[in-house]
Amino acid sequence: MPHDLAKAYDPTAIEDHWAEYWVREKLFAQFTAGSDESADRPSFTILLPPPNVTGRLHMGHMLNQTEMDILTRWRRMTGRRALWLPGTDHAGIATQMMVERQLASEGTSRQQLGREAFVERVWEWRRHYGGAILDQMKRLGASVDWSREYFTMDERLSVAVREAFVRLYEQGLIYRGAYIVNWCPRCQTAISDLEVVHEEQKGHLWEIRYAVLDLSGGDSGEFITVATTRPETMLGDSAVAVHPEDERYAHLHGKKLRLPLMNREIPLITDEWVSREFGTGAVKVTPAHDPNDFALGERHHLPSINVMDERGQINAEGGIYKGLDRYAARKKIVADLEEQGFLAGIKDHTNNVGHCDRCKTVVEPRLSTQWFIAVNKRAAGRDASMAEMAIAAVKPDAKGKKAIQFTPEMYEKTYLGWMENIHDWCISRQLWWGHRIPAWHCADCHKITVARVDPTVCAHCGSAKIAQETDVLDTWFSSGLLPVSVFGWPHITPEKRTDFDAFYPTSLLVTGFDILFFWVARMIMMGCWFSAEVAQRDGSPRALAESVPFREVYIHALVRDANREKMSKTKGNVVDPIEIVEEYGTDAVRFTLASMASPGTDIAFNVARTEGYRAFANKIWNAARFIFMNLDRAAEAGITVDGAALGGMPAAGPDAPLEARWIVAELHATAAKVNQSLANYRFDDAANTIYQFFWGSFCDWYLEIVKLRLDFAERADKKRTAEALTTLVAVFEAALRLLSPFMPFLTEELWHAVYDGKPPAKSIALTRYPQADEAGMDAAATAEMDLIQNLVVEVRALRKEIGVEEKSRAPIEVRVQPALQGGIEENAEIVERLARASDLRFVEEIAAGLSKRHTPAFDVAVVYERTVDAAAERERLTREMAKYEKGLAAAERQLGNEGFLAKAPGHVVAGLKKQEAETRLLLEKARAALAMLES
RNA sequence: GGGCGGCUAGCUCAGUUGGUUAGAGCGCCUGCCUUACAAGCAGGAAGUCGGGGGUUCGAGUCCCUCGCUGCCCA
Repeated sequence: MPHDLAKAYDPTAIEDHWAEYWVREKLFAQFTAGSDESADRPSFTILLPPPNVTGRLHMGHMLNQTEMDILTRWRRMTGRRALWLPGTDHAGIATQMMVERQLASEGTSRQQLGREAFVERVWEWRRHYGGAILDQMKRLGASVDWSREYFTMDERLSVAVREAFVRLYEQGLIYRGAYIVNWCPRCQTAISDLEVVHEEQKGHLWEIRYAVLDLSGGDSGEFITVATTRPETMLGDSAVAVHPEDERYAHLHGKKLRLPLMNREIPLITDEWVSREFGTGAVKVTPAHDPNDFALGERHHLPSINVMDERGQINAEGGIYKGLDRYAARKKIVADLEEQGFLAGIKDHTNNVGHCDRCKTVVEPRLSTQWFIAVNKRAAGRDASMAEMAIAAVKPDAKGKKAIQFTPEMYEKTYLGWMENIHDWCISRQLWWGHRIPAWHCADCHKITVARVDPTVCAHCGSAKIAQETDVLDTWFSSGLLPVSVFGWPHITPEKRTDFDAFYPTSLLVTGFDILFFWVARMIMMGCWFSAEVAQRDGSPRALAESVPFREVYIHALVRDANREKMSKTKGNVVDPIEIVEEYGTDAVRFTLASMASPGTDIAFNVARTEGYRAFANKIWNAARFIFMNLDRAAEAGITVDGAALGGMPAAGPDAPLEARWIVAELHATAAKVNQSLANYRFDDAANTIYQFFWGSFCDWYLEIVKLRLDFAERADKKRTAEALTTLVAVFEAALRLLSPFMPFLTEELWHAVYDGKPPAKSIALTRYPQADEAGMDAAATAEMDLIQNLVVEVRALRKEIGVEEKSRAPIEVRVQPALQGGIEENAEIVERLARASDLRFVEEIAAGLSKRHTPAFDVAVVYERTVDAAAERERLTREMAKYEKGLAAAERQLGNEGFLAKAPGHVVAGLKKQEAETRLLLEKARAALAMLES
């Protein structure tokens, strides 16, 4: 028998092996070609939010993946056709930066290499390093379908990106124009609002005096003072604005001003947008360098004067400041203003400064020509815009049903708030790495040709002098399409639609709240938009409920360090999951994350917890050793366990011993609770319930009791022994399945060992998840066992209190309600073994002089030459009495309340009465015991 | 400035639609190498549920208010 487990649990000895096995055996692949009966089973589809190809696995990923894996394994075991799709995101800016840094260390640059060579270089980088996270996932045992791994720049996904772009362009939803965008002068590209991180910074508010001109254009001698945090942008001012009702400036309406340093004449305009309270109530207007000013400029038809180039240096429009970096220019301009008497003051000011999420450079709002998606526009033939669809998908419909359900629900509000205020989406990036925009500019007619196939001539004038747009698409454009593109969109034809029909909409998206607006929002917009154009299998149009990219969104919290601090490289408190995994095992880390993952609460990751769950794994390991040891002994005695008894939900007949009926009932109750908890994303409840069952019930009680039944002696009743052994193994096997989604490695190892090398499936992951049934519940066994447990616990406490040595046995006297005596009598040997009682006597009255314990059901005493600590005993009794008195007073107060008796439900009143009576009795007994002690 | 969370045992967190005297893990204290497990076993101590007010027969749970704290958006 190969039941030779090592003495202690060692995760390193088993995990690599199974991780490799799962991948090699393709256990989690879902093939659709020439599909079998399984195609009709309901599916559970989940898309991995694609990690950044430059990334390494961090705790956030591990939490995210642990949750997805638990759910996927669980759904798979409940019979769903489970598909978890892995992949990576090409991450335009991050990846380009990575390779640029590499080039810099080699003394070259992307400009020197040229676009084509650079892109080839990035591909090379990706081939070398791009699989890091997915390799780590393999090691962690994620039950994904590796045969379907995607990369957002793959050929087939690039086809989808191009089709989506062309279609949106044809629908009039993509346009090109000059607007203010967030510009990173280091990355030299536009970035999205979401890629800008705001940080409070101490800065200044400079007050600058602009000369007011008289009607003839000469100085009137009067000045108007404006306040600004970015004085260098004054070079591009095209007006000064005040509030129309601001009396301080009423007399200046219609006047012209002279811009200092530049000596340009600019108008004073009035606009209600101006805040009278901020600064001096007069603001400079720089349409090319501020989004609010840009809007103001549009309203008042002001020129937009761009004074900076893409590197953040002053350009030719900036006169003598040309060539200066923005901060050097700021310094010089302030100095010049002061020297020329235009500086009215400098005040300290704290403002929120936007930084590039990638490189931390201060972002410059900059006017530039970009491509946008009109997310609020309704295309011809559509009754809703992209944003409107994305809102409708989340809001309850007329019947109160939501096409997409958020958990925790509060994120629905956050999402809707954002989506309802969404601006057009800037999709162009001035990068080389990414999907190049399929638009060609004509040098002759200056029109744009957008096409599915690379054109050779201009579609408008036929000129051959066309050149492709140099910008690439925002990475989110392609990842937003993933839910449709991974299943074959746009090529959904009657012959090629199996995947799409089987797996779209996906069931769930699991992600962190920090990317609610990145993935969740964009996938919803694009998923809804494009899938709506794909008819259902039966040819009927696709309603919104079937257009959404996923039916549910589960948002998890942040993993923080043990002190609740956010993990960050600069703080140096980053916990590397792989290091922890190597020390404690994947299963223990997974269990830690799961047991702390209660929705909406951040996880303070503490290795002390992980240590505890490694102990849990060790506990199960040793329980297995115990079981295998007995199986071996049984085999020697000619007793075997029928394999047919395993694999389902264990049952125990009415004649089975108490502990068997009880543990089976506990297993059923546990299964019910765990299934329920998982359905509600209560990973913490599910994990804690299993922990409690395995350790608290199975090991602490059942295993100890079952030792009584495992008698392999010649004279023993072999049938009884075989039955006990069968229940033991069956319950253990089922419990392993229950635990499997949480601790896949440990359970896989032990499950194979249970079947002794002849398992009924290739993996425990392919077996059925335990489900509770009515027959399994046994209230009588539960109540009886509860009584036995209470009795044992009271005796143990008493023994300790009166100083009985651990090893020695002592008789006990029990006074019990007649109705309960039979239950204890039948199970006397359990009590004797667990409470180390040499003899269990039922008495009318406990002998005088013995220390007693009282419960509502029984009184118990240990017969022993007590070495009692009278003072300690007095203290304990006094404390106990105080507790009873307090409880009694509360109960009496309530029961004396007319309102309570009249209005509270009957069972509450009855319960309280019963409790009151019990407490009164216990109080009297404690009082008597104290009196005895004093005498 | 607008919005959303959190505050329960030393620590980290549970606590379902209000219902009997509030739970878990870790940590702590005491005693045990009891032949699966010292990564273990047994026993034990520990909370005026952030403050105040209100609704109710009854509030950790609902409402108001204040305080502290975290996050998102501008």
